[in-house]
Order: sequence, then C-alpha cells, then structure tokens
Amino acid sequence: MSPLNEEQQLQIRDERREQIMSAALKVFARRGIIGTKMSMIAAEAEISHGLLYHYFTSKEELFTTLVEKAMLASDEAMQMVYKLPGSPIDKIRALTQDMMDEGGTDYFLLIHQARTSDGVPEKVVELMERYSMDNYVKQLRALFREGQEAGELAEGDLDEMIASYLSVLSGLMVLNVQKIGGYQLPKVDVLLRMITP
Amino acid sequence: MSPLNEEQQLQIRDERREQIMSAALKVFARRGIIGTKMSMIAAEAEISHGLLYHYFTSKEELFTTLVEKAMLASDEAMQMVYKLPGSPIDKIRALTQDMMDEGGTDYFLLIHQARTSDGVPEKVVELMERYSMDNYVKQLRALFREGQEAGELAEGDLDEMIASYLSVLSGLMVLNVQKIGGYQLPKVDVLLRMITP
Amino acid sequence: MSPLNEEQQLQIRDERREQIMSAALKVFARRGIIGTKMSMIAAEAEISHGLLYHYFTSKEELFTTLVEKAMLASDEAMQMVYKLPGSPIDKIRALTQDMMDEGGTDYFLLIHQARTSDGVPEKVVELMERYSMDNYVKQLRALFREGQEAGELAEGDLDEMIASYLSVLSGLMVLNVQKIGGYQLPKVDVLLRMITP
Amino acid sequence: MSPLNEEQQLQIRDERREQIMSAALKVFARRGIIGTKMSMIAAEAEISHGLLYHYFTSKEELFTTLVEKAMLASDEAMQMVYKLPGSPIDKIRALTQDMMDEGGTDYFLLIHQARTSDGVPEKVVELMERYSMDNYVKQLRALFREGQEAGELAEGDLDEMIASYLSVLSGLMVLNVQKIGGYQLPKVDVLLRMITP
DNA sequence: GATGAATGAGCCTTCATTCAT
DNA sequence: CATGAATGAAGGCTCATTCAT
Repeated sequence: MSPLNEEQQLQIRDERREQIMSAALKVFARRGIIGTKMSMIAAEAEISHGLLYHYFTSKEELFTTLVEKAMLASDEAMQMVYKLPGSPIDKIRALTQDMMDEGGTDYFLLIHQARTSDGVPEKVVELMERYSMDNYVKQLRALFREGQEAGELAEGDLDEMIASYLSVLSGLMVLNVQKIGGYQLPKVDVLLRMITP
Repeated sequence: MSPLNEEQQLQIRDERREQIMSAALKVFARRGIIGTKMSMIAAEAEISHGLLYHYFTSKEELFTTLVEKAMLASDEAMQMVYKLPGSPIDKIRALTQDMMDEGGTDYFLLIHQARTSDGVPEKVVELMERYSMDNYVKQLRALFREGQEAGELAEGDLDEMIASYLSVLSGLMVLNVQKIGGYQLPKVDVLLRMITP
Repeated sequence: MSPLNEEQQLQIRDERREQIMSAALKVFARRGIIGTKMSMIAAEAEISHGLLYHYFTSKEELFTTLVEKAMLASDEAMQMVYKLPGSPIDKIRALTQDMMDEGGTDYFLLIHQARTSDGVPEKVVELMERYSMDNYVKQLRALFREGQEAGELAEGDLDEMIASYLSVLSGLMVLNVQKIGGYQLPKVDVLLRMITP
Repeated sequence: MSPLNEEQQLQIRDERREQIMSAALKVFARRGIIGTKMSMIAAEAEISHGLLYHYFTSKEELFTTLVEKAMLASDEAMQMVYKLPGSPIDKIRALTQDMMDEGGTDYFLLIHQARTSDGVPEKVVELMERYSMDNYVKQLRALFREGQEAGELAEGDLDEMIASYLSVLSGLMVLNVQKIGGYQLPKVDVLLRMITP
C-alpha cells in the first residue's frame, strides 16, 4: 500500500523537519516568540500551517528545539576559533568578522531572544540559566590568555575583558537584525582597539 | 457648584497622564508595542485598564505620544553634552556614562523598539524616517571635530566614527534591557579606546 | 444650613427630571435603547453623565419611565381628536396632519422602538403586550364609524380600515425619523384616499 | 497530494460564504449594524464566531458586502416589474404585493438600516448617497407614465406620486420587520387607491 | 446636588491549535 | 502525509455604572 519504503519515509520526515526549523529560525530570530505567528513560519517554509503540527506539537516546542540546537551550534562555532590559522589576535579578528557577517547570526539572535523576551517557555528559561554568557567566556579564556601572554591583547582582568567584548559584539548583532534605521556597523579594527594595547 | 475646582481637576488629570506615560514607557521599552498588553500598563500604573482610555484613545496613540516625547528628550540629552565641563573627551566620557546608566535609558530603548519592531503605528514610522541616526551624528559632529582637532580623538572619517560609536552604545543599551542574562557592561574607558588615538 | 427650603428642593428635582426625560426622549426615539449612550442623553440635557444616576437608577429605568409616559400621552392625543372642530373626515385629516408633523412624533417613535427593538427591558415588553395597536383602534372606532355613516369614509370592515390606516401612518413616522435618505412624505389628501369612497 | 481537490475547496468556501451572508442579512436587517453582534450571526449560521473571520475581515466588510448585494438585488427586482404580464396597474399591483410579502424584504430592510442607522461604514454612506430613493423613482417613471396615459393612475406630478407611494410601501416594510406588535398590513387594493383615480 | 475620574462586563478581532477530508 | 476549514481563549476597546470630592 505504502508507495515509499520506510527509509524513504523517514528521510522525507527529516527533510521536512529541517525545512521547518530553518524557516522558524529565520523568523524567530528577528521577531521573537511573541512577534512570530505560526502562519509566518509556514509561509517561510512554503507549507501549510496545519503541517507544522505534524512535526512539532506547539510553537513552544518548536522554539525550544531551536534554542537547544542554537546552543550546540554556538558552542561549536566558539570551538572552531581555535582551528583557525594565525596568531591569537588573528583568530579573534576572524571571530569578530564572522559575528558581524550576515550568516550564522540567526542562532545567536535566537539565543538573545530567548534570553530577553517574554513569553518564553519555562524550559527555555531553565536552559538559559544553566547556559549563561559565562559559558562563552570560559571557552574563549584560553585564546585570550594566549593573546595576552603574546602581548597582543591589553592587560587587565581576563574574564571581564572577554565578557565586555562579547557584550559589545552581541549588542551590534542585535542592532543589525534589521537593515533599517541607519545603524552603522563599526569596522572590525575599531572594535579590536578595545582589547588591544 | 462644581465639586472640585478646575485647577484641581486639571492637576489630577495631569498627574494621571504622567503616571500612565511613565508606566507605559517602562513596559513598551522592554516589550515593544506588540508584546505589551494594555493590562500590563494598567497594572504597572496601578489603575484599571478602562481608565487608560480616559487618557489615551488607543494603545497606538499612547505609544506614539511616548515616541514623540522620547525624541524630544533624546535631542535634549544630546544637546546637554555641550554644556558639560571639561575637554571634548571629558564630555564624550560623560555622555557615554550617562547612556550606560539606568536613567533615561528607557526613552532610548523605546526609540529602538519604534525603529525595529512590527506593528508600529504609521505615524511613528514616518517620525522614524525623518529622524534617523544621522540626526544624532549631526548633533555630535562639532564636539567630535573639536576632539579630533585637540588630538584627543583618533583620526579618520568623522561621521563614521560617531555613527559607529553610537551603534556600539546603542547595542549595549539594548542588551542591558534586562538585568538577566549576565551580559557585562564594559567600562567606559574600554569603550573610549575605540575612538581615541 | 440648607439654603433652599424643602419645596424649592422638590421643584428643582422635578425640573431636572423633566429636563432629563425630555432629552432622553429625543435620543431614544431616534436611536433606540441600544443605539443610545447615556453620554448622549447627558449631552442633550447639558448635564454631566454622573448626574443622570441621581434621578434614574439605570438606562433601563429611564427608558421604561418614558415608555409609560408615552403611552399615556398617545392615549391623550388620540382622545383629543374628538374635541377638534368639523366633520369626522376633518378630524381624521387633522390627526393625520399632526402625526406627519415634527412635534409630538417622538412619543410615537419611542413606542415603536419599544415594540420592535431588542434589549428592551422585560417590563416594557409586558407593557407592550398589554397595550397593542388594538388600543388605538378602539379609541378611533367611534370616530370612524361616524365618518362611515356620514358617507365620508369608504365601506368595509371598520377595525381593519383603522388598523391599516394607522399602520401606514406609523410606517411614515418611522421613516421620517431622519431627514436624510430622500423619503418623500405623501400629502395628507393622498393618504386619505385610502379610506375615502 | 492535496486532500480535497480544488473544486471541492472552492465549493465549500462558496457555500459557507452564502450561509454566512444569509445569516448576516437576517440579523442585520432586523437589528442594524450596531445592534448586531458577530456572535448572533455566528449563531444564526451555526458556526463559531471565529470562522466568520475566515470569510469576512470584519463586521463592517460583511455589512458593506451585503449592502452592495442588496442594491443590486433591489435594482433587479425593480426592473423585473416591466416583464410582468398585464396592464401598468397590474404590474404595480404585483410589485406592491411582492414588497408586502415576506421574501426579499430583508434586502430592503438592510438598505433602510444602512440609510438611517449610526455606525455605518463610510463606504456604505457613500453608496447611499449615490443611490438614493430617486433611483427607484427613475426606474419606475416609465411604468407610471404609461399608467397615467392609460388613465389607470391619478393625475398629478409623476415623480411625487412615485416617491410618495414608495415611501408608504417602505414604511410598511419597515414596520413589518417583526410580526409582533399587531400592526396590520393594509390590503394591496387599499394602497392602490392612493394612486388611482 | 453635581462632577468627572474610576471600574469592569462585554463585544470585536486575532491567532494557536485541532481535525475532517 | 498534507491541506485549510473550524474552534475558542485572550487581548483591545467601549460604555453603563459607581463613587470620592
């Protein structure tokens, strides 16, 4: 009866899930959970809104799933920096550049939405508590220490420097959400001056 | 014959209006126009939701009124910088400090909301178009030029420097919306390094 | 202490009541009970809306009071016809003319509203049941019989003739509520043709 | 892949639209736009109130749509009279009979509501201005002239006669809104006496 | 008595979610 | 699996009514 074998079924299912999550990420990242309507996600994914509920039981679940994925992805991205070529400052420059670029920003924005918006599911709130900015700080500590030791970075409290710098980058990413408004993205070298001697 | 004299009536009305606007500012600044329920404003102002409509005809009108007020206030704040004592860099430092502080941030956040959210009244959209970031740049140009001439500021394109710096400050103000999340506000001197030689 | 003696107090009270009832009649007659806001009545009476509640406990009570008064008044008007000079047809002509005129129509319209609108208080519904069109028919029967006997009126069932004629007049009164719409009020003699030989 | 073919979908949509419009016509005709609650229409159509908004964006749009349809329908009805058999007076008699009958009265009442109520959408007001009673007069002029020339109608100003007659019929239709109240619908021949020699 | 600020029930409308097909 | 019709909880707003002054 079934025209497709089980494996194919599963593959289709997975593809659909990806398609929906990708669409949802785009919308949630820009508009937050409250500002996002399920119909917007359906439109972005080019499927009917009814179909969303075959893959996710609710808007909350979809959001939560994305946040979890985003946390993994941002961890990974942060680790990636160590594999980049060049001196510590080169790596930091590359990381900064990445964060200012269009791509990959969405996961970061989603986390920001999760952190600062209302109407966020309880589960996400818990995730956020366990997974604060400190996490990033911890991951970058080795890199920044190395830079400091190499004299490429300014002196001073390491964790504070990292957290401050990440905050600045975060703020810029959030602002840049929408091209409107005439905000100006600073050049990477200008940003780096904050942490270089 | 009148139970309260006219002056008293007017005073009550004015006080209530202020009370409502103050409450609304707080909520709108953090949650945007869509995320804000009239009942939230009523609760914050400790009045019934019905009473809101004695003073403002709609959520839109309330929001618009606040945005107009915010634009005036931020203009004023920007002008104030010239009256501060000290050299140009001192003034910029003071301005930066002000923007990082609690007070007066709400107006700024409100304008950010007005600039980037959906569901913003048509009139506000028009206001925003006429009143872009360029406005602030224009207002600060004389101060920054003076600083550059005094050798207190880095060389380079003036307008770009101002816009970039304001974007960084804006981003930080937006992040700082809620104390949660563990973002770290950079020290003022760290921020100033971006624009000093 | 009291600057007015009791009698004067009472007189003022009565005058205010009249003032309110007159205003309310005007508004209710044209807009029905649902379409009428208490604030409209207050505005028409040139008093504050709060004061209405010193004289009438509710919109319903005000409406009901007026309907009762209207029933008495329309009875009286119907009796008046017998006191007019001239032959039966002259009296009917005068009655018709009166009903087409501006004045005194309001009570009639109010009764129509009470008869046909929703949201009418239970008590009014009961009044209407006890006080149907038949009442008017009964009151005019003698006059019409006289006219028929004098050969001034057409032959045929008396009650049906009266009821039909009154329905036509009622319909015209209702239409004429508002001057807009370009309805044309027929000349009295045209209307009389329906009941003359 | 589609669960229902396109034709079926369209058919359901059309049926529902008709069902809603029919229910709304009934309620609006009797209660006007203010007195009608969307829940009443939903109840009359035996659907949930939410579903109304899948088919019409607002109460206003629903009302306006119906008024437009009513204007077309009443035009058509007025034209139909010329296709009836018999002499002019026969046709007028048939038209009169039709208007007194149950059927099709609702459209007429709706137009009356649109003409005389408050809270009517701006667009409807414009429609009404362009589409006054004169329109009907114009459409019936040829018929009445013919009748006059055949000596079947009374002498006198043609347009006035038509407008007056229509006003009487309109008034009766409005009264007959609800069977309650004991108004008596005059016999057609009685009404015709107003315009016959 | 008189005023108008204040309250809250109720209606219009939106949108997350369900379900027949 | 896929669609979109259908439902109903919840939010914006109005207005009858109350009450402090």
